[in-house]
Amino acid sequence: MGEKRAQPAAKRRYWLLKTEPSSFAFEDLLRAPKRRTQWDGVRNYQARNFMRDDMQFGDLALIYHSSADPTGITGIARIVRAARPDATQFDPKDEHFDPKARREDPPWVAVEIEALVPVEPCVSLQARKDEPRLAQMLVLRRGQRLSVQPVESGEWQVVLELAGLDPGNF
DNA sequence: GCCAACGTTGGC
DNA sequence: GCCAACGTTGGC
Repeated sequence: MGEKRAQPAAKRRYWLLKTEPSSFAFEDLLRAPKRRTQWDGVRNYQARNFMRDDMQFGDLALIYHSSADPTGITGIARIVRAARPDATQFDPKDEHFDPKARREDPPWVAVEIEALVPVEPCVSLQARKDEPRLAQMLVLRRGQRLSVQPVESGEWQVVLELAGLDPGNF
């Protein structure tokens, strides 16, 4: 691939982004214009803080399908635009409308992501539970509901291995 | 559909 | 600031 590296691998961070495929699936991202979309509608402060403060252009993300059959990591995406105000917070017709959001100080942000490759078959929840090197992974913890989670680089390597992908390609 | 986990809300 | 009630998430 002749694409420029966004930043040195040492500075790049890894993320996990949850979505319910019934509302938006990785396949939808693959079919989107330029295979990109706004990752909007996040309405949790901790998740917001990760997006706003830590997510950078060039970071990589695992796309995770929750409430799905099967649940699991179904694709790899890249952050192609850092956080900016999430337009849906101002749209009364949008399900994520926030009547308290003020334009002069918007509380919610969105990033733009681009699909890289699908993970097929997906890396299932069970496969990750069976992998001792992922024992600390946030998404596997009981009751963990954060929709935007940081992923350690070691965990990233293991997940890509389980996916049959070469981490060096990213 | 159940229910445990956990974030948010609001009365005090 | 406490905390009970409530709503949402998400695996099962």
